[in-house]
Amino acid sequence: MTDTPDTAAKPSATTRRREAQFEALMQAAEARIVADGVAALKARDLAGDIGIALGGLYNIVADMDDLMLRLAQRTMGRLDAALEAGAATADEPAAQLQAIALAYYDFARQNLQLWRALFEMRLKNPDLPEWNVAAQLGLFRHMNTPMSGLMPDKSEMERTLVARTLFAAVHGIVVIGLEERLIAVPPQALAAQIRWLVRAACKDVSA
Amino acid sequence: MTDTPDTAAKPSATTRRREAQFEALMQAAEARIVADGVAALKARDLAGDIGIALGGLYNIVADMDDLMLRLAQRTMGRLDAALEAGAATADEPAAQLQAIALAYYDFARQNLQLWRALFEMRLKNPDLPEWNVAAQLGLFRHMNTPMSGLMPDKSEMERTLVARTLFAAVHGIVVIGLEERLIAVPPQALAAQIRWLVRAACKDVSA
DNA sequence: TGTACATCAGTGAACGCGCGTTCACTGATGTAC
DNA sequence: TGTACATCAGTGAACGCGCGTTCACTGATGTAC
Repeated sequence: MTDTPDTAAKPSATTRRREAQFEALMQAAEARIVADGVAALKARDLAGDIGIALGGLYNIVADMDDLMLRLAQRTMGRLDAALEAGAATADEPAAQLQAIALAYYDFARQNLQLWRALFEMRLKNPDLPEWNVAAQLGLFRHMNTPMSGLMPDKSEMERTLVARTLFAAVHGIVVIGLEERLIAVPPQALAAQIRWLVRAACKDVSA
Repeated sequence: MTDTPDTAAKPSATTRRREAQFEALMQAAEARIVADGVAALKARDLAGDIGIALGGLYNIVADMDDLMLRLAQRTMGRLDAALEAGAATADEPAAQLQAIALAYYDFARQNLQLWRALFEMRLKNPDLPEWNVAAQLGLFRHMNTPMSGLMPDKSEMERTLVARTLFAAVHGIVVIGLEERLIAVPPQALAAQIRWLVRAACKDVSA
């Protein structure tokens, strides 16, 4: 708990080893998810993947919940970066919102299983740690600037509500669009639909 | 396989008994889902609920997959009726689409766990029987008339695509809106958002 | 530099629980004569 | 109406599998003197 000031700068060999193991574990888990989906994540497989005994997993991570939450954190970090990059490609509010929506779609498509894992992971303990909730809510920040540009006269709360609705709508289109079991819509057509819906919503809200 | 023509009209006592058992099973299962969610559906509990031995379940239903698919079928039947009733409350295309969207939202809210079960059930055998797929696709039929009114010059395919997008968007808003773990939006505000989005989309598409 | 000791990462067999499905058996129901 | 027999719904113990987590033990690493 109390920090040891003189050793703070130089991470011990053990600490570095831990970090390397953690990183290896995360990468193995991501590979498993990409290959077979989050439901196929098994403690034994992961231990085997990184070359340690089953029990050793619990020195790296508290339990499977912890593991999945940390994976989610990484994925959200990448998603956040993707949205940020998307937002940077436009200045006009409506165009910016479209760019963010498309960035979301692209991210989901290119990281299909990792993205799905965000919603499909079933935790033993249902209540999320604050750092996870914070990361979720943090993703909305990219919409702040365009929303302010779009609805300058409205209250913060109203803007948040509309932003949420817009995100939820786009999310729905992406979810249904990437669902395998229904008829496939070509990605380009889906992107056009997303662009259309966001444009229509923006047009209406600023009118 | 071959039908016995003379007994077709009068269902035997055994058959009626079977149907009664099936009905009891369905109701017990629905009660369980309403109370604890679809993940809490257990063969033992259900057998106990309807007062039969565990093994007897498999005389009523092929397996748990079968049970869940039949439950889904019932729920979709009710949803279909709700959408139909919703569509009947308006004539103008845009208003009708709004009514359908709101009917969907109301249904989801009032049958929260059963509605969730449609999406959350995990089947052993991932490919759905045709009757289930047909029921899913059948739900879209309510949008046909208003979509034709809204986009009379467009192709059938284009109308289908837009209908899908619209449904997916509304579905997304409902999913996120009814999610417990994020900030709650009052139902009335959510309904207003749905109405707004559908209206905005309709306005744009017919312009 | 060397020795004794403490620490703790790492091991993997075993625990414990959950749960869908099967199957040999029973007893009630219905049919044939 | 009565008897022998076949059928099959219903039973519940047992099977089989999966899988997260624990824990007594080991051996390597690092520290104190």
